[in-house]
Amino acid sequence: MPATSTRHQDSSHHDTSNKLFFRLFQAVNIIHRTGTQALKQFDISTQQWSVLGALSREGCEGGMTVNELSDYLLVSRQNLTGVLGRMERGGYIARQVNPRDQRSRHITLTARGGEVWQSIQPAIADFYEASLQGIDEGQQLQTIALLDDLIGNMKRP
Amino acid sequence: MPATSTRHQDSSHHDTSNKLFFRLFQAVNIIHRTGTQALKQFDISTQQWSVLGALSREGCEGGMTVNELSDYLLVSRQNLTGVLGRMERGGYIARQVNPRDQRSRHITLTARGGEVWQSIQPAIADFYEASLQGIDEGQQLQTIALLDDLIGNMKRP
DNA sequence: CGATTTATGTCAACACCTTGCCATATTAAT
DNA sequence: ATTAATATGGCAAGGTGTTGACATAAATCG
Repeated sequence: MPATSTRHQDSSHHDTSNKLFFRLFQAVNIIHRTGTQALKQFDISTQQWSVLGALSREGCEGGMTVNELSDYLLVSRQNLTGVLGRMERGGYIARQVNPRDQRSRHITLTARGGEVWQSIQPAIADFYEASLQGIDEGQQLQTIALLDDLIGNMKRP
Repeated sequence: MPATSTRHQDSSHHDTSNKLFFRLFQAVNIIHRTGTQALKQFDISTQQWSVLGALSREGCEGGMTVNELSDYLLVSRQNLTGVLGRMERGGYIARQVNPRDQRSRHITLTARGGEVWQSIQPAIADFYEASLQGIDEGQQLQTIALLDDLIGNMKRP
């Protein structure tokens, strides 16, 4: 029976965790930059791409509320107010008041929004291929599993 | 010999890549929020934490230039102008003009900055432990390897 | 039914991040 | 040595993210 405490990780494990979070930090900075460049010709940002993707999913034809988008994308409602405003101005989405509940708004993809989503797919595929070359699907699945666990841990109170 | 093209990934692999980037997107949003809360009592942000960490490394006692920080953190010089200005106002770092090159500034940790870095360590350890519970070190190392490759792919022109 | 509580979305203020542009300083070229 | 090219850091504008405060609408409670 080891005498080491189970309360705290040992220091080498702490270094690993530290490196993991730092790599996540670096990766997101460079993904944001590179992804925005890849989408620049379509006049949308990576965040707007994520909203288009959310609204283009099966079963979302009827639209989503701001709260649902907030839960799905893990950003605040207040942040979505700005993003959705810009996307509305760009003609990608529409905001419709729910007749059953005057508070909530249904966010739906416009025809133009759907067309843009389709037209960016080749650029997205090229982006994935370029950034993930040399990384096999198994590694990607393991990282997805880790991120799922990480997100689950952070979501609980 | 398979007849499939090697130019493009198959569609199931595309789904995996898509999920990977979306999980990264979600994870960073929630890490930013949760991490900022964990550091709120010390009046620093996750970004300022990353700058403190960079300047606290072995061999950085003499300080780093803005360009070196930019290369290390993978954010733009212009972004650092703002972050470093706030950290200077807070007394965490100092900007000193390099006498050998009047253009460049040496960014160094102040005594207060070093103390803050030490004092946040327990909160950081708790944060790591809470967010990574149930995730073993091997998984973390695999994710670090993937992120290293991803960053390498994106850094090349 | 009226009063309180909860839910939804927005506005405001601030930090962070990018790109484009610029002033200054150093280096390279002629 | 003067001119041109390059390097360094900062300023400005705009999108993205957070929290706090708020108006309105719906649900709950007395």
